[in-house]
This record gives sequence, C-alpha cells and structure tokens, in this order.
Amino acid sequence: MAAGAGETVLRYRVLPPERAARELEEELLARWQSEDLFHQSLVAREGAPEFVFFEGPPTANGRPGIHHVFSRTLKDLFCRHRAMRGFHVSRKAGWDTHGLPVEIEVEKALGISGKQDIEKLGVEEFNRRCRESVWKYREEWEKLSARMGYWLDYTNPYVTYSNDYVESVWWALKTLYDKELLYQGHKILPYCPRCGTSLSSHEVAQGYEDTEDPSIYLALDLESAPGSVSSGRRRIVVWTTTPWTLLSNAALAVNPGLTYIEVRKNGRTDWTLLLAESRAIAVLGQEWRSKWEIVAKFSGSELAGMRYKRPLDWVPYAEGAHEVIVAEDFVSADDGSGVVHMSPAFGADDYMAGKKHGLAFLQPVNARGEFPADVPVVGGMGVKAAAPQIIEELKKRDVLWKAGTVHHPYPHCWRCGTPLLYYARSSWFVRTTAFKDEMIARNAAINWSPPDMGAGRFGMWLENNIDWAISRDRYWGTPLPVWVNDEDPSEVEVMGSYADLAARTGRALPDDFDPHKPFIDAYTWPAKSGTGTMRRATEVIDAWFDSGSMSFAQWHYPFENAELFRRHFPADFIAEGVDQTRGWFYSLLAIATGLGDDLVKGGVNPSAGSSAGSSANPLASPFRNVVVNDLVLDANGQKMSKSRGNTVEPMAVMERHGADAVRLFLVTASQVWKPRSFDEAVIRGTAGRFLVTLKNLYGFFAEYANFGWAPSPADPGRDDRPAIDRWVLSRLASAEAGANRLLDAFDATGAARVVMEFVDEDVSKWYVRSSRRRFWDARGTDSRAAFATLHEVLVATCRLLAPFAPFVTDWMHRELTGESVHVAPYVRPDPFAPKPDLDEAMREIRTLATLGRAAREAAGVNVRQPLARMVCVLPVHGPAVDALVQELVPLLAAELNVKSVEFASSADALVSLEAKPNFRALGQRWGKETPRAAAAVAALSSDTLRAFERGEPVIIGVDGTDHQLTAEEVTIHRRASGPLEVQEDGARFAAIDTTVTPELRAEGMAREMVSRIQRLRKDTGLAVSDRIRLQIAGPDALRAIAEQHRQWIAGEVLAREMILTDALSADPSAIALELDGMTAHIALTRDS
RNA sequence: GGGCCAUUAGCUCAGGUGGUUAGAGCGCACGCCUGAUAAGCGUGAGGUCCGAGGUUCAACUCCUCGAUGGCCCA
Repeated sequence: MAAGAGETVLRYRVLPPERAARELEEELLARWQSEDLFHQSLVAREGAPEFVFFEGPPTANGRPGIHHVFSRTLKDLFCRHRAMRGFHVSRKAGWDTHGLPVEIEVEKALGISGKQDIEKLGVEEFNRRCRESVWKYREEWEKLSARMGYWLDYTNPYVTYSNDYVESVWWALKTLYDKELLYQGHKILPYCPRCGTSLSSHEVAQGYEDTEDPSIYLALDLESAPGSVSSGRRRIVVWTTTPWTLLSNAALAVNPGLTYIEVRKNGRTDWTLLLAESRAIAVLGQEWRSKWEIVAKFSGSELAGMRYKRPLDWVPYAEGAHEVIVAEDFVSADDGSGVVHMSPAFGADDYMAGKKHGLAFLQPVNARGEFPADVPVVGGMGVKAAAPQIIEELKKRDVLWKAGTVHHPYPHCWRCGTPLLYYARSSWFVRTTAFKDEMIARNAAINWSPPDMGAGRFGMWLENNIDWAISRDRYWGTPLPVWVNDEDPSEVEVMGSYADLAARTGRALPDDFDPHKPFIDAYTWPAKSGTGTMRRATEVIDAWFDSGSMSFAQWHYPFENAELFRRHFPADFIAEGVDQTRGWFYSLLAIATGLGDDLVKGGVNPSAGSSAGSSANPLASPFRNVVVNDLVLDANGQKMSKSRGNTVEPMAVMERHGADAVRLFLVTASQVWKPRSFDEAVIRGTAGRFLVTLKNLYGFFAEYANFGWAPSPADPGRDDRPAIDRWVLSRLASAEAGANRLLDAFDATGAARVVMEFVDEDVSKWYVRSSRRRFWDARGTDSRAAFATLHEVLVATCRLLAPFAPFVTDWMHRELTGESVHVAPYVRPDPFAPKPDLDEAMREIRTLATLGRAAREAAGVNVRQPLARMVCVLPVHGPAVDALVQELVPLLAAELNVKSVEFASSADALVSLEAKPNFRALGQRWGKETPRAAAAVAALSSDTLRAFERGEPVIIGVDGTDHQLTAEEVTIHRRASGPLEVQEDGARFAAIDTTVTPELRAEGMAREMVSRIQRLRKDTGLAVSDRIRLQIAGPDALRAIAEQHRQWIAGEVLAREMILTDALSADPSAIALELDGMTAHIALTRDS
C-alpha cells in the first residue's frame, strides 16, 4: 500500500520509554542554544520587578563535584520559579580567582614549594601563571552548568582579579580605613609555616583535624620561699602539648580560684609536688590518695608571684619579667595539671597575659616554622619535628614528669594540610568587633533556611566575633592599597581608586596598568611629611574579602553602574553549602555592614542613579533569604573525599541517569539541610522511576490523542465534566497552590514532593487508570472532557516540575502546547478552584475500593469475575459530600466489578455500632479516671449508640459519678455483621456478596475470553485500532456463553466477524484457554 | 573539652501543641490487570520507636542520665 492513505500525522510526538534521558536532554540543550532561550527569557522580562540573586563565585581552579550540582540545583530552581512567576532574574556568573588555592595549584604544577622558590622564579612570572591557571577548569565548570541545566549568564561574568573588580575592593578598603575600621595590629594568629602567611578565623575553622600530639607533664623546680612546708625539693607540675614552645617559656599561670595541693609520696621526705587538686587523678593516677599525702593546700591566688626555674635555657631572656607564676582566669580546671606554661609569642592567652604582666617575649622560631640555627640541639629543625629531642633534653635535665600522647583536633592549613602554629605577627585587620552588634541585628532580618542555621550556628559565630585578619604575606591576590612611609610607619595613606594612585604619583597610569604584585609595588612617592618614601605594604588580602565584595564589585560600583548596583542590592536570595557559613555568608555580611551607609550612597558619585536607589535600605542585610544545603555523602553515608576515592563524577552520573533525575533526587531525598547519601541505585528507584511514570502518562495521552483530539472549543467546560475530571482538576489546583506557596517559602523539598505525590497518587494511580476507556475514542463529549482534562493536568504539571526537572518537562510542554515551559507562568491565570467536598468524597470512594479489593482477595474471587453487589458504610457527611459520593459510585462499581453498590444506614441490620472513646476529650474531664471512663464508653451497646445518634442523652457513670456523654468524647464506628465478606477500616466498611450465580459465572467467562483475545491481539502485533476476524471453538456450553455475550465480546476486541465452531481448522496461531474444566480454542486474523 | 542535631520496618525517611491500631517509598512475599505492557495496580509480612530512669490517667512525643553517629566550636 502506498504511503499516505492510512497514515495519521502525529500531532504529539511519541516518547519511547527506552529512549535514554541523556539523548532527550541533549536534544533540549541544542534547542535552548539555538533559540538562545535563556537570554530570550530574560529579555521577555525586561522591566519586570527584579528578583535579585547573587551567584557565589566558585573558585575557578578546582574541579566541580556532585555537591556543586546540589547547591546549583537549588540556585537554579528558585531562580526558575521566580522567573516563571514574572520576575526578572538576572543571574550573573562570577569567578573567584585569587588566593592561596591558586598559588598552591601553580606551585604544584611548577614542582616548587614555598616562598623562596617563588621569589627565585620571580613574582611576575609566578603571578602570570596564577592568572592563567585560574582558567584551567573554567570550561569544565561551564560545561557542567550547561549540562545540568543551570541557567547562568556567562557572557559577562565578574572576575575577582580584573582591574575593575580590584578597584571596587580598594574603594571598600579605603572606606573602611576612613571609618577607622582597617588597622594594623600585632596579634597571635594561626600561621601556616609552609605558606608563610597568617590565616583568618574562618579559614582556620575549615582545617581542624584529629591529630596525635605529645602530652607532656613537667615538674619544674620552685624557688623555695618563706613559709615553705618542705625543706626538700619542691616542684610544680605543668602540662603542655606543644613542647617546642618551652624554649620561650616566660611564666606559669594558675587559676586564682582553684585549689592547689602540695603532695608528698608515701615514705619520701626529700621532695614534693604542687598541682591542682581537681587534676590529681589525671596526673597521679586513680589511686593517688593511698600513695600520696597532702602536706599543704593553696588557692591559686596564693601561688601568684612565686618563682620557678624554666625547663630549657637555650634562649636568653632580654627584657621583661620571667620565671614567675601569674594568676589568670583562663586556666582550665578540666585538663592538664591546672598549671599552664606561658609563651607570649605563641598563644593568644599567653600573649594577653604577657602584656598584662610585662613578661619577656621570646620568639625563637622563624617564618618557616623552624628554630634558628644558633639555638642549641634543635637549631634548624622544624618546631613540631623537634619534639623528641626536646623531650630527651627534658629527661636529661630531670624536669620531665611523664610524657605521652594525646588525640585532639588541631587546626591545619585548609589548603596544604600543614599544622598551623599560633604565632605573634603583625597583620592588617578589619575591626569587625566594632560593628558586631550591627551584624547581629542585620542577621536577625535574614530568612535562613533552615532557621536555626541563622539563629544558631551563624548567630553564635557572630557573637564570638573577633577582628578579621585580612592581610596575607602572599603574591596572588588583591594588593592591600596601603602605602606606608619607610621612615615613619605612622604615616599611612590608603588608595581608594586608581585615580587616587595616579594623583599621588603625579602621573597617569599606563594603559596596561596591572594592580597586582610585583608591578604595584613599584609605585612610590615622597612622603608628604618631607622625609621618607611612601611604599606599599607588601601584603595582599584574603580572597574571602574579594568574594564578599561581589555585591558591588561585580558592577565596578561605585565607579560606574550605580543604578545597576542599586537595582541588585540587596540579594533576595542566595544559596550555598553549609561550608560557606563562615566563608561567603560571613564575608558578604561583614563587608556590607562595615561599609554601612557608604555602600548605598556610593562614595564618588552619590547623585548617580538616585532615582533607582529607593530599594536599597542601608540597614538591610546583603541577602534577605539564604538556603543552606548540607553535604552529599557517598552511598554508605561516608563523607566524600579524594583520599577515600569515593567521590562521584557529576558529568558521568548525569550521562547515566539524566540531569533531571539527579536534580530531582538531590532535592527530594531529604530536607536539603540534612546530609544525603548519594546512591545511584536509589536515584534509579526514586527520581528515575517517577520520571518514567510521568513519561508514560504523556505517552498514554499522546497515543490516543493522535487518533484525533486537539484542544478545541468543542471540549466541555471544566464545570460540565464528569466528577472524576473535576476531582483531578481540583487536586491539580491544590498541588499548584501548594507547590507555589512552598517555593515562595524556599522549601524545595516540600514543593517537589507535593507535585510528585499528585502525579503518582492522583493522576497515575487513580485518574488515568480508572479513566482509560474514555480515551479510546477521541470524538464523544465524554472523551473530549477526558482529553481536555488530562491535557490540562499534564501541561500544568510540567510547569510545576519545570524548576526541578527542566528537560523532560520542556520536551513534553512543547509537544502539548508548542511553547517552552520555561517561558510559561508557574501558576495558571485561571486555576480551577479546589473542591474540598469532592476531594473528600473521592477519598471515601478510594478507601471503599481498597476495602473492596481486600474483601475480594480474602474471598478468593478475582476482579474479572463480576459480582452482584456490595454494601458500604461511611461516616456521616453533609449532603454535599453524600451527593458527590453517589455521583462517584459507578467508578467504584467498575473498579470492583460489582453490579450494584448500596449504602447501609446505622439502622440497617447489617450494621452494629461500636463506641471508640476519645481519650483527649475524656482526659480533660476525668483525669486519673480516664481509663475507667474510656472503658465505660467502649462498653456502650449498639442500641444505646443508635439512640445517642438520634440525639437521646446517654449517661456514663464511674464510681457513682454520672456524666452525660458528649459528641466529642466518642467516635462511633460501624461494624458489619452478616453473611457478606467484610473488610473495615475504622468507621468505614465494605461488604461484598461473593455469591457467583450461573449468570455471573457466564459473564465472568466471557470476560476471560476477552482478556485472552486481547493478549493474543497484542502478541500478534496488532495496533490498538486494528479490526479483526475472530474464531472461537469449544464445547457447546462454552459456545453458548460466547453466543450469549457475542455482541459485547465482539465490541471489546474490535471483531468485525466472530465465528463460533466446534473445532478450528488447523491454525498455528490459535491458542487454548481453560475455563471451568472446558477448553476453548481461539484464533484471529487482522481484517484489512 | 563545650554546643547543636540525629537515632522509628531489611534500606531511605514521615510522624503540629502528649491521647491508645506508629506511617510512606524501596526491597521482599503473594496476587491483580492486560487498549499505559521493557508499563500499570493491589494485598500482606516486617517495629522493645537507641538504652535506663522520671513526670503524667496517658510518652515515639516532655524531663534527666547514658550509648552510638554526625556537624560546629575551642
């Protein structure tokens, strides 16, 4: 036959179930690109209210991992939702390009390590390589973003190393300086000897690791003093885990409020030990009281002022007090000996105590973390490595009490893993403590998801705020714009712009001006004071300061784009992983708060764009809503790490399962702020399975709609459709409203679950399954209603799911409507109002269906066998619900294959009533007697309850106290009694009459035949619309049944001809069917 | 060492303000349906709600102590 005549033009493309998600997604990616859809969607919203999103810049020199897919899914889905809601959502990409991570990457690539190597190579060359290295992974990141469907504007990203960006950061630093919030100080800072630079508190927070360190108890000789009880040797027990600091010991500290004891070992008179009483067990052992005698007790304050002999005398004291005991509150009674060794150059408490008591300051450690060469025994050694030598020396000198090791978390460099040293250094600080309260106030206005992240973790962090050490003795970073007179360090100038710099030097900057080291260091000028030269402080700044400046620096504000800035500040929404709590979340808030009014006033050009400035509230937090996601763990719940080798390659996973499934899985596996295990088998079984169901629903619709349905005015109006259509539209409206409300509240998991449950439970499990026959013909009114309803459900569902699974929803939406889902509204302009009565009626019908199926199963009668009747009981509803239940009865009858459905009333003989006590209500009245009152209620007879339902008073009595029963105190359940097969669930029951009469059996057999014929049609490869010729052979009784139901059978199986014979001619395709011990033979051919 | 959060079916997770039958999905077993078929659907088994005390008429739920795991802080 020539092509053409019988061909149907496919209106809706089919979606073969075996088609790989990857292929479908690639089709869409190509389409989006050729349509430039993302940018077109932005253009379409030009002028609409802005929903401001800040992209936290990924560091451009690391490879993206699966956890990035997680936070990017969240960013993308909320942006997509707001865009579908009508907002303009610009999504400017950004790159974090400075800092230690980049330097370390380059060091590795060059095979060098440490500052000397870098200086040897030359800073110019080194920074040139840093600048290049940053882009090594750029393509990978962009590919990942594209592949996962993350819409982000990469055409004009902000880049933290660009001249414009650096200039904005300079402006911020200068503004802080002018407000006296930027200062140089000398403090104990965590210091990485490998990287040669100090770290800020939030960097340290990222690097705690369990470490085994020496745990050393020293017994140091006290100088005998007047009032001494012992004439022999007196020693004080001191604990430390950093033996390398003993070289610089200047004092011992005790807690003034603690009790210290002097003890003598039984049988010894020549020496005693001093230590805190509460630490005796730890130092002397569990049984110490039987072995030691307490000879004296002191309070800590009494010990203050006593002198001792330091353990190691390799470093001479210069000036300052030394070898003296001081009393300080910070000394803990919970560990060590209650006596702490003080080394003011190497500990924050020590430093503070050193200042207070004028202690000697010894710092015999160089910037590489080694003892200087001229120190005896350990000269030239790394401080940590020298522990064994130091311990050996302490033994020799007879001051070691005991030496062991301790497991404790110790900070390491978050980038290179080197243990940090606490080390006195000069550094530049942002005085964040000056505006701590304001940060706390602004934080209170931020909507955190989850809430306790803001009030708890982040709030506590703010409470304990310390000044932000922002300078780094490194090379690749925003240079500190501070110039200092080389002859008088108190003369300082801070540059707030390149124009400032040009003005100072008196010369225009060159066209190829580069603000980075080493070029910037060449800019010097004679000091205004007349003597000396202004030279730049050599440091660069913390890269977190860069990223925290993105809200203005991404626009080169305040030098230009004032209006753009004001339109995009503050952010309505940001989302990152929990690890950013002390990173980007903090730096954004700290910088915006520190700049305060100056940020929105915009320094240099305050008049520009003033008309657009109304939305920028100077007291606002830089972000209004923040969604924090937790870690992605491996399939066994273990943290992913390169060293464990259990990381997941995101691209490969998306190729296998599709980006839709991965995104959906990440969002729905559990609340996003809880850690989730990433198990591919689970993805397949949950998100993947759901998407298969969704595609099948579309496939079902498309297959039948292609026989001739398309939306048209001939479709009945929504209110004129059958109850099941109105019901599913009502459910859809609820899902739509619920999902939208939850997304507005930044609950992605909840929103996705609402829609998925609607699709699975309501559409697939119930609506389509029970409406299938209505789709077999595309012409009748009822069919039109069904098609129109399912079409609307699918279209709206695609929209509801589009933020989560942007690929398959777009594919389907385009087929269904001809338009991309991503430019469609999230909520329909004319939603069908939810119908609570209808929902309730359908819930009852579905419950009865469940009970009816159970009854059939219990009776062993399969559903294909028609039965005469079922009797149901439901709790009392209003007339509206009752009427709707009646309207839905045919559905129930069809589902359970029964001829009639009756509802029994309470008075019916089939029903007896039972009372279930309501403990909550009874408890209020009866208190202790509740169980007995409940028993009395439960004992009420069926007749009494009937009377109660009629409104007659019922009295229950407990211990002579009578009480008139109220409606709240009891729930009345109906129980079936009688000959039927009964299943019940609380107040509902379904009773099925399982009697199979000969007529019913004949009908059942006819259905068996139809079923078998249908299977044969399918096996023969017929299309659902093909007509057939049918032959049925068998004993007389069977033929009689077939004859009796001839018309029905022929109609069901689309037989134009149906021949009944006693034996088939030899037909190889014939099949046999056993029915009640008889055998039927069936054969069919296509009727062309 | 301090703070926070978890611990519920074999697995992954739900379970306002305490209320007497502790739920779902997956897996398992059995079955249904056969015009969504490499699909769809049902029923069932399976729990000392981490442990021990306490408050209460009543505790998965509240309190105390402890165990295990995780996160954060120092």
